[in-house]
Amino acid sequence: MGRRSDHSRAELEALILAEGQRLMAEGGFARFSAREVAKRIGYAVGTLYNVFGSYDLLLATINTVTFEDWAKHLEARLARASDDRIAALVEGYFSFAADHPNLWSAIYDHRLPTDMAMPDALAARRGVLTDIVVREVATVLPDAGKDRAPRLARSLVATVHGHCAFALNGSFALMGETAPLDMATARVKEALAAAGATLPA
Amino acid sequence: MGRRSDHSRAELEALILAEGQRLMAEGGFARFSAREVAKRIGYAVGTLYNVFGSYDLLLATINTVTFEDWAKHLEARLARASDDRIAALVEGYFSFAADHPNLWSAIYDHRLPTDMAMPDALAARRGVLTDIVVREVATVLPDAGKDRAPRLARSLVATVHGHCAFALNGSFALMGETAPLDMATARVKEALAAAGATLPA
DNA sequence: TTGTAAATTGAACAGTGATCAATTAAAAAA
DNA sequence: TTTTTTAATTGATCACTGTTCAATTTACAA
Repeated sequence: MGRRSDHSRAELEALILAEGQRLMAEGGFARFSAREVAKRIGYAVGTLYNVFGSYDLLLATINTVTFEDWAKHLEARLARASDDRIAALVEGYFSFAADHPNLWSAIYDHRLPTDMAMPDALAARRGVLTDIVVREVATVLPDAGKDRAPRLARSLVATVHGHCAFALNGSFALMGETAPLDMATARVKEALAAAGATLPA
Repeated sequence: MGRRSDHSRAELEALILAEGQRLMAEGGFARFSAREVAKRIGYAVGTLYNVFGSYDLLLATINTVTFEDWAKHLEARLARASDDRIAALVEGYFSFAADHPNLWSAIYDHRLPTDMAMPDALAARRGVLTDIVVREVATVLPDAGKDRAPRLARSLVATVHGHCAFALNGSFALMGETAPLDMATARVKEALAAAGATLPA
C-alpha cells in the first residue's frame, strides 16, 4: 500500500492522472472508476478524494491533460505541414480523436454538475487548443479582418468538432458518409474564403 | 403493483417510454435509472427488461422518440417560416436543444456498447430528421447540383450540431462566444452559397 | 375446474461514488 | 532522543446502479 514516503503530493497527483488517463484510454468513460485507478496505483479510494476533492474534479483534470496532449499533437502536425496549414490543422484535429477515441470522447462525455463551474486554472489550460486555431486563422486572414479571427476560429472549431463527433459516434456511418475529414476541411475552407482569407491553390 | 389486466404490452411499452423520457428530461442522462422509471409507473425493474431487453435498448428507444419529437419540431418551425427556410431550419435545430437540453444531450451521451449495432428499426426512425434537411437543401440547390444534396446536408447537420453542442455544453461560453446560432447560420449559408444555392437576400 | 403458458416480481450479485472515524507516518517540539 | 502534534492514508460503510432469474401470480385454453 502506498505511503507518504513513496510519493510526494505532486508525484502522487501525477501518478493518479497518468494511470487515470491510461484507464480512460483503455475502457472509456463508461468503464472508468476511481476505485480501479486507486487499485492500479496501490492506494485506497479515499486518497484520490484527498488529492482531487471529488470525482468530477478528477475527471475534469484528466480531460484537461488530454486537451494539452491534443494541443501538442496539433503543433507537431503543423510543424510537418506543407503550405496548407489549415488542412493540417483539421487533419490533426481528426487524427488525435481517431488515435485516442476514448480520451477524446471523455472530454465531451463528462459534464460538470450544473452547480459547479470549470475551475479557472483548468479552463486556462484548455484554452491552448483554441489559441492555436485563432493564430492560424489570423495568419490567413487579410490585415483588414484579422480582428475577426477569434470568433471565426471558435466557429470553425465547432464546425470541425461536429464532423469529428459524428465520425466517431457512428452518426456519419449511419447516414452513409465515408469521408468526414474531407467534408470538414471543405466547410472550413469555404468559411475562410468567404472571410477573404488567402488559401493555397 | 402493475398487472397484465392494467396494460397491454403496447400500452406498457408506451408507458415506460413516456415516463422514461419524462425522467430523462428532468434529471438528464447522469441521473436516469431503470429502477426509478419502474418505481414511477408502479412496475418492478424486471418488467422493463422483459419489454426492452436491456438498459441500452431502453435508452436507444427513448432517444429515438426524442429524435421524432425533434423532427416534428423542425416541421412545425418550417411551417411558420418566412422565405428563409434554411435559417428556420437552423433555428429549429437549436431551439429544440435549448428547450429540452437533457433530452437532446441524452441522444449523444448514450453510446451503444461497441459490440452492439443500432437496430435497423430505430435507425430508420431516426433518419426522418436528416431527411428533412436533405429535402430543404435540395430545394435551394440548382438543378445541376441537386444530387449533391444528401452529402452536403449531412455535412451541414454536422456543422450545426457542432455549434449546438458547444452552446449547450458550455464550450462556447468558456471561449467567450455569445451568439452560437448566428455563427451556425452563417457557416451553413456560406456552404450553400459555395454550392451555388439560391438564398433569400 | 384444471393445466399450461406467459407476465411479473423482487431478492441477490457485483459493481459504483462518496464519507469519515480510525489508523499510521512524518514533522515539530521538548 | 523522546514526546507531541499534524497530516496523510485507509477501508468499512452507505445508498445507489444494471442485471439476472427462481419463484410467484395471472390469463387463458382445455
